[in-house]
Formats: sequence, C-alpha cells, structure tokens
Amino acid sequence: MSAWVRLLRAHAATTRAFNAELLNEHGLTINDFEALLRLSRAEEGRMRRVDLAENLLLTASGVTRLLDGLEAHGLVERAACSSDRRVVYAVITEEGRKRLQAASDSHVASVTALFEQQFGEEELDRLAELLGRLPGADESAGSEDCSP
Amino acid sequence: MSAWVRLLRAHAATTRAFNAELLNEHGLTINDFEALLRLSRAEEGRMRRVDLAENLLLTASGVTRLLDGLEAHGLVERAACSSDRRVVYAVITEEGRKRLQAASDSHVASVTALFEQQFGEEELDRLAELLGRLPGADESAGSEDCSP
DNA sequence: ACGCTATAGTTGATCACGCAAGCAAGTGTA
DNA sequence: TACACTTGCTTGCGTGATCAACTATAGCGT
Repeated sequence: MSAWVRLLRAHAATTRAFNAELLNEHGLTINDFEALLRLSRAEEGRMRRVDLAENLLLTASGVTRLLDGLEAHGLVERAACSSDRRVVYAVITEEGRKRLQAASDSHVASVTALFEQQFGEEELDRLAELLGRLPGADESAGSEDCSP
Repeated sequence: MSAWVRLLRAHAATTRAFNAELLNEHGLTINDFEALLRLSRAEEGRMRRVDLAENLLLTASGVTRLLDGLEAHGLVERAACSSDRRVVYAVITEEGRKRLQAASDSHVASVTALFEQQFGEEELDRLAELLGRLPGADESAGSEDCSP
C-alpha cells in the first residue's frame, strides 16, 4: 500500500513540475509533447488517431481535441489514408518537429536529471523492471499503419 | 527515461481502474476517498483546508470544491476554529465514516491485491524505498491544527 | 495605532478529459 | 444484394482541476 501511495504522490508532484516547465517554456502540455514525440518517431511522421490514443492513454475523443489544438498551431496536419477512408492520419509538420526538438532538449534533460540524480544505474534498471510489471506499463505500440 | 515512461503509463492505467471501481461502487472519486481517509485519521476527525490541500496535492480552490461535494452529501461538515477566525475546519461526519469504511474495504483490497500479485514482500519494500526518493513522495503531514 | 505583508478561504473563468451518442466507412454472412 | 456488426472519428455534455482575483483575518515593524 505504501508503495502505491508513494508512486501516486511522486508521479503527481513530478508531473506537475515537468508540465509547468514544458508549458511555460514551450507552450506545450505533456500530452502535446508526447504526441509530437510519437509522431516524430513514427514512420513518415504519421499515425492513425486510434493508435495515438492508445499510446497516450487517452480516449479517441481526447485525441481529437488534443490534435485540434496542435493543428490550430500548425504543428500537425491531417492526411487521408488511401486504403481505408475512415482513417485520418495525424502528421507532424516541419514546424512541429522544430518545436518538439526545442522542447525535447530541455524536457529530456530535466527528466533524466531527476532520475540520474536520485538513482544509480543499477537502481534505475531495477526500478524500470519493477514498474514494468504493472498492468498497462507496456511500451509496445501496436499496428501503426492502415495498410493490410 | 524508460522508468519514467513506465511509471507514467502504469500509474495512469491503474489509477483509472481504481477510480472507476470506487466511483461505480461507492460514488466516490479517488480524492473524495483520500480526503475522507485523511480526515478520519486526523485528530478529532478534522483538518484545516490548507493542510488537506497539501495532503491531497490539490490547490486550495480544488479542496473548496471537493469539500463542497462531500458536504452536500453529508459526509463532512464545517467547523470554526476558536483561535483563528480565518480557518474553517473540515470535519468528517458519522455518515462519512460509514461510507469511507465501506469503500475502504473494497478499495484497499484491490490495491493490495494488485501489488501482492505482482511483487513479493521484499520487492515491495524495495519499490517503496526507491519511489520514496522521488520529490514529493514524502507522506509527512504538516501542522494539522490551528493552535500555536 | 497604523499600514504592510502573509495566510485561509471562496469564486469566476477556463481547460483537459471521459463518456455516451452519432455518423461514415469497412467486414462478414446469408 | 441486403442486412447486421465493427471500427475510426467527431461532437455535446458533465466533471474535476487549475489560475487569477477577491475578501477577511492575523501578525508583524515602526
């Protein structure tokens, strides 16, 4: 029970801090950032919205709104899928990549700083392994393309 | 970095599940539950709203609204502080204790079930220790009374 | 006694998200 | 072809939370 309480508090507090940093310095929420990050890593910089939702642990509607915002700022665009007309890709733009890069530099630095400051190499591995056992911790992506 | 991602994903997924369970079966959000829990443990079942806010990692306004809800359902009451007229205690009612007890039975069972299912005794200790090093993970309460 | 600053709490505006419902497009089956 | 079912996405609405602005009280230092 105590571990859970610690996880909860630590996560809330730390996320809050990172979120604020990201928002103040780059005008991105954590989810904005994560969305851009995943898109940038995806093939051709695009993903189906469903897959993005699953990756970000959001619902489909959450993603719609998230992308509305990013789209309005020109950081992502829409693209149709030739083989399935239901799907609307989210595609990261050049502008989006720039913003991501800028934010990434400082954000990743902060995160790794926090962890490396608090834990040793071995402890970090151990922590990752333990946390990885929790349900939903899997990093796996799923099918990211609409082609068969 | 990977540890952080895991923590984030695991926390989000697991919290979501617990939250839904608590809400459906007892009509309490996680914060409702935590608020009642902390009040029940506090001296005389009462706390200053500021202290409650700090405990729950909410802002003052968040607590105001949280307690508005609990108050409307008769689970907490207000009480004045004799020595400082700015403070308004939140006091848990008998009804509140009953609801807490009911919810606690199932919630605590679920949480410990998850952890004990996933980790051994020793691993649990280790996990709690590691997570405890993260900023904000401290469980300490702070001054819970308005008297000097 | 006076103002200055800090603290406790509330309120209004706004935001991010989930849920439920709906539409449009695929898929399976008869 | 016709029908039922599933899947991808969007929209309306409710909720939990924040921030900023405000009131009221407390506690200085001069």
